[in-house]
Amino acid sequence: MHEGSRLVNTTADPAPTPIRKRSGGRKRDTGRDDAILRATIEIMVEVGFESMTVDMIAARARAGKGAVYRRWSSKADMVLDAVALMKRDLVDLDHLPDTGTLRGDMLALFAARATERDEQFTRTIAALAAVLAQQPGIADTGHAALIEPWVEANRILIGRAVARSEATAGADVEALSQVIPSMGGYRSLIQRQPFDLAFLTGVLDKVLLPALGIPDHAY
Amino acid sequence: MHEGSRLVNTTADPAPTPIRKRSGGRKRDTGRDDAILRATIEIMVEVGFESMTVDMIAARARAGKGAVYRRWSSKADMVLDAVALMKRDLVDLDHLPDTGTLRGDMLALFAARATERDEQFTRTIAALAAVLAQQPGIADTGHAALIEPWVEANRILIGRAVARSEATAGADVEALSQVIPSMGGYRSLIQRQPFDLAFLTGVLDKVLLPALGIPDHAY
Amino acid sequence: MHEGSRLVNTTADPAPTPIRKRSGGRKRDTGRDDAILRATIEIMVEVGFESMTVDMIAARARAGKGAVYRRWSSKADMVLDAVALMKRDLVDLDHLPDTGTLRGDMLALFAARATERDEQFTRTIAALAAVLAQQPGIADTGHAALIEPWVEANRILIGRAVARSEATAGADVEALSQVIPSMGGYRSLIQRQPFDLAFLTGVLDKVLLPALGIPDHAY
Amino acid sequence: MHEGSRLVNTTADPAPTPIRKRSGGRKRDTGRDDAILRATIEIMVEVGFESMTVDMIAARARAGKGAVYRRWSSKADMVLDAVALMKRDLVDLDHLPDTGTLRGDMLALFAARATERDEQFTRTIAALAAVLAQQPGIADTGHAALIEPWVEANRILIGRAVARSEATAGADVEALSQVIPSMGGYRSLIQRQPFDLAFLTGVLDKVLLPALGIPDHAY
DNA sequence: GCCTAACCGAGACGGTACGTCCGGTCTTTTT
DNA sequence: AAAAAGACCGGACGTACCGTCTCGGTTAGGC
Repeated sequence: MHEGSRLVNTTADPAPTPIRKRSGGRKRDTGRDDAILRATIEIMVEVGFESMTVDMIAARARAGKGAVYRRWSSKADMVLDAVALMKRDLVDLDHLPDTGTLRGDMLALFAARATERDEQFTRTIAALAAVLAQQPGIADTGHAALIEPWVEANRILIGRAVARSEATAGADVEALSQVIPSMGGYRSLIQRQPFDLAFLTGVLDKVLLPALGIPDHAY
Repeated sequence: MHEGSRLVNTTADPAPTPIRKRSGGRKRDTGRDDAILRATIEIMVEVGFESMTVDMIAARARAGKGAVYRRWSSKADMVLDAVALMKRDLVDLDHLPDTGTLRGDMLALFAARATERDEQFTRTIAALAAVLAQQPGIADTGHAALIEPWVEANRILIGRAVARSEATAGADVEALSQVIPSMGGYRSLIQRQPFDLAFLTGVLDKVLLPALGIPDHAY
Repeated sequence: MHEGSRLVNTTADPAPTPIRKRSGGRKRDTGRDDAILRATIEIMVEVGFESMTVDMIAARARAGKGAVYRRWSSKADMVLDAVALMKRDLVDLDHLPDTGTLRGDMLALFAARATERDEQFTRTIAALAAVLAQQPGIADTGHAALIEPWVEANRILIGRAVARSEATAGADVEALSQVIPSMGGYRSLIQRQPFDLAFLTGVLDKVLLPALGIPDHAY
Repeated sequence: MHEGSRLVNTTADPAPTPIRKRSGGRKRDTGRDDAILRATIEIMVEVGFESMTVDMIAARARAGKGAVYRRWSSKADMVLDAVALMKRDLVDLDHLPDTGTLRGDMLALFAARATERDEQFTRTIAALAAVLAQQPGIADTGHAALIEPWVEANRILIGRAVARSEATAGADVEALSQVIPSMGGYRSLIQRQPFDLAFLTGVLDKVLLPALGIPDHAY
């Protein structure tokens, strides 16, 4: 991995000392990081991962390829950070909804995600899948960047439901937290249909809540 | 799509009179189709979709590039048919297990899939994901080829369980049939962990069977 | 060399026994030979040797590639015979002009060559040069086919001039016979200017006749 | 024609301000031009124009195909410049021989051309002929590059002979300057025999000098 | 009149070169 | 020293074409 993948390296280099070789010289323009990543997202959404070229990104960001590769060591690397940049407003773990029922919480979590971004989200997931398919070694990174926060939110919400005895005591919180992301990925990537409210309701009422032993007369 | 993608075009050209250019000329050697697709699978499993080159495929199949591109218009196109060729022995819808319980059926279905093919299966799914990511237009094709038969098998087995009153009457057979493939995809592609018996058992006992209202003392 | 190159193989296989394997079988359609060679000339004149493909020839001649390659073993081979077919009406050694003076003979020889064919002739020479450049081994053949008859005509005409004491006794008939073809090739191929009457007159009056010791007051 | 064919474009763009895109960017490495052309010559001499591939050239020059095609748009284009590079030491117009007689000058000019390069020269002419045959539009370029300097040398030497009254006053210097190159081309390309001293002497004594009215007792 | 081998047009085949494109690196000039 | 610009190597892509082979069908002899 390259030094630049800061956004997703949540575990690495807490020491901020980047081994400055000398001291003099022009400072790296941090504004370029953002410009490049945003160009990456835009183009990836427009043409997809495979058709996107590094030259396109550099041109869109009005950057040279040198500036790009000084920050990320490969196209895949850039996409990972771009994806991480995107997800930051998808789920806010510090302000999860708390409506009193798991069903209410889940619907509120969904509503918080801006609807107009769905198309973008789907294409981003597809790009991420492409990266994962060709760079298995960075799977953890991609996973951490995009999907894990969502799973973590589910983990918390389901955990609460178990804690307040809304759900069965012996529920496998870990496995069940993955149900909605998994089925959402299947719907988006394989079936190519929208991850909308109707779909979410179906999964909730027919799969997740029953599996948690929450009877349907409860809602 | 190219004319050659016959394996997955289950819906297309039932009309047997396809313009009839002349009639003359050497016939397409259908043996080459197979040789090329098998070479594609072999190499894709060995080196992955991205590192696989069309020249490798042609060389392995002892074919010229002309013969390859006469059949499929791109690498992605070839992989789709290769995947379709592969799946044919993954699930045999005409000989589904029938053990008397849904849990038994599901485990038997899993066992029927040769264990040594798991790695191949995972890599193939990853290749398929890469293709889908770059060719959204052909998603249906890929879906039909690889995942749908598996979902269909689940649909049948779960339907039987409902029919014999093993499962809740109001179960959403459609949604529930997708649970195992979806979570399997999540585990293989995102988590990069094996889809093994332990995982399957977990999903069955903690998600699918509870969601169907089948109590755990039943097994 | 292939069996089919009959037109130019003036020296080869006097034995007519072509090793008939059996005896039966359909006779080769000699009309196809001609159609193919004429198509070859047409296309070569239209697009040049390099841009001409064997498929073009076959299509133009309404022939299959099999029929083509049954007769000639390569594109170069075909061009040689096509060229030979062409030259047959360029110079008729049995009916050379005889005007009484070498100058008159030469001009008459030129006039006998249809003017409208000059462009074709030039392109043919260019094609022949291309063949020679890539197939040095067949140089003799090409030489014999196209240029040698012309040189031979000059040899006869100059020989007569020497015999009737119009020209110097010690003249090198061989070398001088090559002067006009050589300089014509230079003009056509290198200078890309027409081999026309003005040019011929210049070469005759300024090079060939002076070299033969024929004074200019003689014409 | 491509921008890169500088060696032979003696007439083009004397204006040194060719639009000036920006100024930035890495400079063309002129060393690569030379390396590629030299590789072209080497390989062309070794295997001939037709058998030479662009990949061979790139590999020999340790260049990428991008660098090659950035400079020349086709194989034919490259050969033209390679030929132009070659000819520069064939004839040195600034140091022509001056022996007092045309015959002596011509023999000295021949001797100045290193004998060991003859084979190379012949193959180069053949390659050039192949290029000309397929790219008539660039004939002038090829002509200027390789043949014209030789004709020019003859023009000067014959001009001197006329000036000092060695040759007939009314001699057509232009036409006669082409005699030796023309007949040399005929001998090399059509007859496939060596352009050696014996041949040159023959042409000189039997064609050129007689045509100039220089009697044979003069040498 | 029938058999059969060789022909025919059409076009697929293996192989190979072409010219284009792009990833990741390096160089030049400017800031 | 970092910036934009863009040339560099390497190598895959998809196209085109050569010379061979196969297909179904036709056309002569020889019987």
